[in-house]
Amino acid sequence: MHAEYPFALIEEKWRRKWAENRTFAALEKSSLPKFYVLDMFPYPSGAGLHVGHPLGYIASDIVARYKRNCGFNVLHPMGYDSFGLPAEQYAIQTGQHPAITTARNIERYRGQLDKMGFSFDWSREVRTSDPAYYKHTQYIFTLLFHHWYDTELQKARTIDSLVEMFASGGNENVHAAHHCKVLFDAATWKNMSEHEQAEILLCYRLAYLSDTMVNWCPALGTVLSNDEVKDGFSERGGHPVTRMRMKQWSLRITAYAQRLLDGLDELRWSDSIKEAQRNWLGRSTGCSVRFKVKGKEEEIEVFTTRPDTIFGVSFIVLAPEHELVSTLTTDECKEQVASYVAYAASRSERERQTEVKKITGCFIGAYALHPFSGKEIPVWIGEYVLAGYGTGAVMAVPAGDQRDYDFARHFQLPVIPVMANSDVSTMADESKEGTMINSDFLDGLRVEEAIHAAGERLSLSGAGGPLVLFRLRDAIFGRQRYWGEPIPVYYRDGIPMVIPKEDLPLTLPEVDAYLPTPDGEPPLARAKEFTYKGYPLEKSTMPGWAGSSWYFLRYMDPHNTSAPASQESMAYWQQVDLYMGGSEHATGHLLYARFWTHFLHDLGQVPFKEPFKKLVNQGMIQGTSAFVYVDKKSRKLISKNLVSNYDTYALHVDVNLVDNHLLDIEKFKQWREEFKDAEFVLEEGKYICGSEVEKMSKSKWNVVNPDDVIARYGADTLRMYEMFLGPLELSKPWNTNGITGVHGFLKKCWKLFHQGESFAVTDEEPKEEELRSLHKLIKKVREDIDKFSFNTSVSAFMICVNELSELACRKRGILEPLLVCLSPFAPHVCEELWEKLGHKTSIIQAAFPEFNAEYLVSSNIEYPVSLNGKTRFKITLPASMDASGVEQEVRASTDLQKYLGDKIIKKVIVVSGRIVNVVHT
RNA sequence: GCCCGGGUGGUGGAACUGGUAGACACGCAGGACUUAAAAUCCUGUGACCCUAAACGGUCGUACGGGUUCGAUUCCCGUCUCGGGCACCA
Repeated sequence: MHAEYPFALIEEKWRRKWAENRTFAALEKSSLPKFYVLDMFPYPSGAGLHVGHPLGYIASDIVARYKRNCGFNVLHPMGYDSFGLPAEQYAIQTGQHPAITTARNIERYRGQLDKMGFSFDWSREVRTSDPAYYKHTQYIFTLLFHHWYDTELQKARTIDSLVEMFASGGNENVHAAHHCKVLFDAATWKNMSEHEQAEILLCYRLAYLSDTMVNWCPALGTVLSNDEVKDGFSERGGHPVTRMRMKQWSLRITAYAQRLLDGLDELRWSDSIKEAQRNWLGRSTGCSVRFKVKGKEEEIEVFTTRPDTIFGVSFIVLAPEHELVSTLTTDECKEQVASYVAYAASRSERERQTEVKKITGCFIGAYALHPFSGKEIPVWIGEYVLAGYGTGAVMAVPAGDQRDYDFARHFQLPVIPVMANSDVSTMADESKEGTMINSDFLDGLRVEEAIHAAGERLSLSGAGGPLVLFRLRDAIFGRQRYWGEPIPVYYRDGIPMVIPKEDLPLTLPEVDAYLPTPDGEPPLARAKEFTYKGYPLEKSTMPGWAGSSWYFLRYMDPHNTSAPASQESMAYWQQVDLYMGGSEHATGHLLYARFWTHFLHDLGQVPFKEPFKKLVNQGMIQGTSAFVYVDKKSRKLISKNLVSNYDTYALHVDVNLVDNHLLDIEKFKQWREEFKDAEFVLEEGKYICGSEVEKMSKSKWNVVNPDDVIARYGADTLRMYEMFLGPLELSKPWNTNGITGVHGFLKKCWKLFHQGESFAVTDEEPKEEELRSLHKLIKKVREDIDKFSFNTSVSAFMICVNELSELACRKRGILEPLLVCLSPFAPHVCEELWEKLGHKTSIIQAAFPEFNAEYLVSSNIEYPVSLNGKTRFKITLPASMDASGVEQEVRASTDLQKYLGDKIIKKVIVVSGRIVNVVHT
């Protein structure tokens, strides 16, 4: 009769204790050093959590618990990103208010999270859809509206300061991030109507309303920002997206492009995420060049990264949407230009992307004049030039750019070589090596020099000059949806005004349906009385990323009613020390959150610029789908290894009916009515299923619910197993096969202390090798936590417990630090002892001075050994082990002996069976 | 096309700054306990050769080269998988 490891009882008991004692509440005021561990908060979907979701939460929880034990005041909160599309679409279908659906889903999530024993401080929970929360989201929007970006001071400033500058000197000498097309002086400014002034100011505000090309998704009935569109389809739902011109709210994130780029250097994020952000920001240095147009007032401005090739320009291409197209087109070309522009406009984003090789274009009849030679250059339009980047116009140098080259060859335009020794008979030479030819004052210069010289000359002549450009676009901020934060704007005589702080939040109105109105207005237009002081309110809501752009601040002071968070709380908690989440947010959430933080920092509202000091991306857990094979003729189910004898098709089967490829036939028959009387062809009396790794999803029947795993093995087993599965940052398939190994280990631990009915610990002094084994473990786990390499930690635990005798494990002296290290995974395995010691005390600190963790493991002497002046052995030689393994290892290292020549090996030092040092004459 | 990151037993995966490759776990095989099963415990387990067995040997970290006394690790080239960007001038 063995007592079994009663994980359900243990876990239930400790969950209750933690809740009652508020064990994991972060201290409001503390002299302890702080540590802020944050998980990306989830969107509470109706499907609940599957076994892949908690992977990151488990890892961050290990760090949180470890840091707490090391004497830090740890902030480890959780909340919900609760505005979003699925709840709204459910509302459209059922008429149920999204708030109700959301609340229900959150409850389900909470139940699942609680079972897993996370050490979250739930008193700080946030929900982005809570008016008490989105009041501040709206407030931050109004701040953006009230500020502009000074490119000289590299800082956001109030609109009032801008108005003053306009009133005293117009806008000519104002250095600002803006899209204002007109120049005016002080007098003109003062003579403008209020309406005109408001229009101008909108071009400077960091939150602005403008007529822009947007990504329109007809199926969702809303616009989307660039990061919400993947390959011409909406990221959520996968609906086609088209480009169209629309009046929309945008945020001027481009003003912060350089700072967002520079800020990356100080962040401890993975290279791939940093690289993705750099890519997205897309900085490129070059020159702007203004071409005069023959017989016209207008000038065409282009951007180029290769001003050195300016004498190779043989034509100019404008984007079909370019605003000068209509004014520059000559009468003879009008017809064909009009039809080409119409053609270009009809092309969907998708078509343009898939047919990038297709060369189209049209001559508009105008000629530009070369800024240096005065030569006439034909002006074309072509869809390969994008309206949204740079000035929407390029100077085409076929010899130096493949796209220009293809265009030139297609329309039989000249190719002018500008580099010595480069062959441009079949393709462009894009290399930057060589010297310039056919280039007047640039002749003979190397590319680097020529770029510099051309830039200088352009500046001198007033025809352009060096310029830095970013690929990043401003972020479209309005969504034509119901379930989001209302944009706190009202219109007075058509002038947009923001609602003052004291009147926020602007709460979501009740509507009769969650669909757009029949005349295409957003759902909020259905609200009966949606006005502010009698003025009409903005009908769009904010995008999903609004609420998540500042939630990490809210956790610091979640109940503050007057500000997002108090200055004191932010001064104490500072940046997030560890941020855990998926890499899919690389160019969305992670960029927007950085942008908002930089902005709030400019206003003095946040004491730091970068919100997330260290970022770790956990991998995805995929599903392992199971299949049964149905014989097409007999409808019998054929076991996997026999299918070659039959003509079968594969059918997804619920993975919960399968254990180690073995189908539970009885459960399978009950699974669906159609299989009630199914017949099987078995191998050795068993039905073996096939398997395949796929995304975890309901339709593939491969979803594993953590609740089921916990019911069967306990939360500790689930947590430890998820960590054991492989490196945290890698994607890997969920596979229940190995879980018994981890479960067995925990069972074994439990049994070490529970002999029958009694609980056993001894106070004997531990032996030296027991301590050594233990300290090896402590060192390993500490290093692993630094590296987020939890899978090897689990192995280390298993080894340690195997190395220790049963008695040794039960010695108190050994147990304490072991428990501390074990605590991240299974703090309650040895519950009585744990209870006795008190889980709130910092045992790791108490334990380490006494045992001196480093003492046995690394109080070694280091011998740097240099052989032949080249190869260097850096050796750690434990004083206590110097003589071990001398004889047998000399033979094993014959290569080394050969190398040493006539030198005589005096000793070979072996540590854990490995040659670490050679002592020779 | 460009930029990151990977390819190690039947499987998931270990291996510190170049120093016994395959830790740990799963699976599999054999054994113990049991009327039996489950649970638990023990032993073996990269491939191949030699052997009655042991000892021993050869080959092995995607592929081909290189540096080194010594390479999973460093360098060059190729193949391949995953991720990001993509007519960005």
